[in-house]
Amino acid sequence: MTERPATPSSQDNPLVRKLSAFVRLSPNDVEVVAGMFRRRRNFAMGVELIHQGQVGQSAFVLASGWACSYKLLSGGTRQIVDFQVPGDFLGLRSVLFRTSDHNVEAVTTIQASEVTQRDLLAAFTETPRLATAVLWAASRDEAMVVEHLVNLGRRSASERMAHFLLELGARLRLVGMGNSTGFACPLSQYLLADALGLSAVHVNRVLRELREDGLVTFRRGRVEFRNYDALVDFASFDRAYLDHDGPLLS
Amino acid sequence: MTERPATPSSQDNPLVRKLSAFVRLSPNDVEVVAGMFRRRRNFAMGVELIHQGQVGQSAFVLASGWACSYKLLSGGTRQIVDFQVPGDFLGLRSVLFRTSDHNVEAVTTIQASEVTQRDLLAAFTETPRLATAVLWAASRDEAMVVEHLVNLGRRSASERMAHFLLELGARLRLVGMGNSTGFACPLSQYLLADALGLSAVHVNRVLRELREDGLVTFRRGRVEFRNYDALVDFASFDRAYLDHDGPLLS
DNA sequence: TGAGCGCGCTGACGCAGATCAGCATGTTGC
DNA sequence: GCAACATGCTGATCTGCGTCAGCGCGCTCA
Repeated sequence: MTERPATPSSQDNPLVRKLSAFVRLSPNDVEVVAGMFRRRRNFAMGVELIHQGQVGQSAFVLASGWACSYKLLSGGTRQIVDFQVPGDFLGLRSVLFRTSDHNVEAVTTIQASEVTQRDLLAAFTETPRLATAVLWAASRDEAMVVEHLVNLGRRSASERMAHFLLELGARLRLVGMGNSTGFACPLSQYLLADALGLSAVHVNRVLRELREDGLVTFRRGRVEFRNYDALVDFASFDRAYLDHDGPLLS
Repeated sequence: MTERPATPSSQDNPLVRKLSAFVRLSPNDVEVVAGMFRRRRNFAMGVELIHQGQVGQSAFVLASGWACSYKLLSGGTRQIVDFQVPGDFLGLRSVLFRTSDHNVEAVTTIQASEVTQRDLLAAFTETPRLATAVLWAASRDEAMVVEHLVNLGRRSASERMAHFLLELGARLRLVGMGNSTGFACPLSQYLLADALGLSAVHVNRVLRELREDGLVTFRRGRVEFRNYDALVDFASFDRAYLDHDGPLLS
């Protein structure tokens, strides 16, 4: 079990690591990325970093803790689009669009580095490879949103939950925060409900079902995979999902 | 009613127009984009342009006709992620990832220009602003997928349908293929069902309901908005959605 | 001219998951 | 030491949408 936090060193930094998976970054590129990542700020649990409808928002790069992005609907309900873990961008679209189309909220206390629109666009013109790398990262995020869409559209509540927990596990493993036996998970059943398009009551029932079937348990902030293979099978989870072996652009 | 098709001229070309909404393209940039757009190919209705799981796929830029991107699930069902109309990319992610994570199929007979991975990455290094522009276009696509996610997660079947038809209308208006009274729509009720996470039977019932309530009709390949304002209200559709007034990066 | 088929359309019935209502625990603050 | 509250958990009931089964229309092709 290697659950180590992100470090500010430029060699081993979750964002650099993620981008390097796609483009081979020059030392200069790495320096620019690391620069964006250096100036950390702390945010308390529950703080809103990005506001739907607001103009001229910055983006952030998450250094530690969990966040979630969501959209509010008239009627007070919300749909959580995705959770973000260290190394992920927060609110990238709110920089590229004039006004933000979603909210981002800190789920735990978090550390994040602000990236202003100026910084980002300047970095793109100075180090063009970076734009390609960020395009890749954004496409990876989109691939996850698409997978969530399939989840909501075509899977039953328990398959949905199973798939979601497997996906989170896979993402956390990539940043060294979990392994195939499980991971620490600060999400409440209410958050799960908002993400999976279910009621909190039903989330509870589904978790019980998965537990009683010996597939996964989720208790006291920890997800434990009891029978990983059976769970993968049950959720029809693609093991290759999020795997990208080696840089495409070198 | 101005429903004109895309023309191959570089000044008035749906892709150039779309990208220009975000970055001010130099004449050289326009030339590169137009070059990607020149070599057209025809595809028959139902042809699969991109295959899930296949490696080294090209992308395409759609010049005329409609396409759809979808994911297949074990069990034979599918979830349509989005429909594409002229000016949209087909399978951009399948170029950025080594292996494609989705399918793209021609809904009507279509014209599309192939863009290979080499072409695209070369264009990015030669004309860096293009990478930023494409990042923006990809983010716009992601914003639509997010909206579809909200649709599936939190809206009832009839709100979902209403929102979907309004979104299609807005997109088509941007490329000059419809207006606020309606648009030509080649989608079958089966396609709608696969996109909206409903059964075809229920799609039919929902369309009847919307028709009887005097909101929209969808008959013989044509969507007619009967009461646009009421429909927008019913679907809680954001009128600013997909509006981006003027380039952000000049 | 009629078989075959894709697509739109409808009624009867069943079920997954929402809603409502309530209890149990642990944590925070006075 | 006990409110006040957030969160987990559970049973009873209701309902939106799926499933099944079937009809009608307009094609295309022999």
